[in-house]
Amino acid sequence: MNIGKAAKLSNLTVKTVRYYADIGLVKPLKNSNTGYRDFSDDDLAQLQFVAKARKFNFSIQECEELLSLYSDKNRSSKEVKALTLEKISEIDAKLIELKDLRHQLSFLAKNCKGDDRPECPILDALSDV
Amino acid sequence: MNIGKAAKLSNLTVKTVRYYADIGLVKPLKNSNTGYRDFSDDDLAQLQFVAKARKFNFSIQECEELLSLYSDKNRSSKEVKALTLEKISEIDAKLIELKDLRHQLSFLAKNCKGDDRPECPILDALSDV
DNA sequence: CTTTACACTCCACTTACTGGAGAGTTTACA
DNA sequence: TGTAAACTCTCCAGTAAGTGGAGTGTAAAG
Repeated sequence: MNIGKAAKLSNLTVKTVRYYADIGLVKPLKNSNTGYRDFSDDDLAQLQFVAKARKFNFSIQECEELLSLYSDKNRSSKEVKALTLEKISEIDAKLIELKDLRHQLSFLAKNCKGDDRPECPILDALSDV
Repeated sequence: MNIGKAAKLSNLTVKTVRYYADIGLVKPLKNSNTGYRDFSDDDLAQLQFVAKARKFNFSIQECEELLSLYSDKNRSSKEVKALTLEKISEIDAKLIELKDLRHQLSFLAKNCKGDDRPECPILDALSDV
């Protein structure tokens, strides 16, 4: 299939699919006459896999690792689980950080009158190092 | 003061401070003999301000806006509050997304034995589009 | 037969830095 | 006074993961 269809079926943009092909994440055949990429069902499956993994915050690098585990029939689920657990703890750290950030910002916003006068606890807090 | 001291006092790296100077976020004087940047106390205050605002997830662009509000004695706190509230709602959206992500990943991890056999619900889920 | 939709390559740009090469400057110590 | 370490400079390139656009070629529909 052409890139447009592959993109649609994997919920990616054409640009992104082309980019993935450029960096070798998927390897569609090329029509030597037209230069058009030809995506097989297997290529599509890989694109769909990557699209989902990216949504799960796996990096391209990790997607490559997952893809190779995925295509290796002898892969152990141990490695995949380890990668996933690592992702979870990264997310936990990010959550804590964001919650803290939100807390501080909302405290500042609450104490800011938001009128036309220059007193502003938000700026005061930012400049209070 | 030299860049090293300015960096230390603002908890930024020398590279980052130089970068901020390059993009005009701060404007230290330059010793025309040595080419060394000379940071005033005011420059330092700006760096500290930016360092903190960046921690609060304000982009460089927003830092510039904040800095100009900050240095403008006639600024209203209305604008600052609006920017802050916008940030909070961005953070909220991010929190929801991350929580959902974590939920899905931990469900997958829980159902993965993590042994040496190839069955792996994580990979199955990723390939199940 | 022409218009429209789709495809291609190549280059530049994005964010917010980071790393390194190669060179000059300042400071500390023997 | 010499020299070595520590600091500074500029410039170039790279990072992640694409996005945007120019200019051009191809395919399908009316």
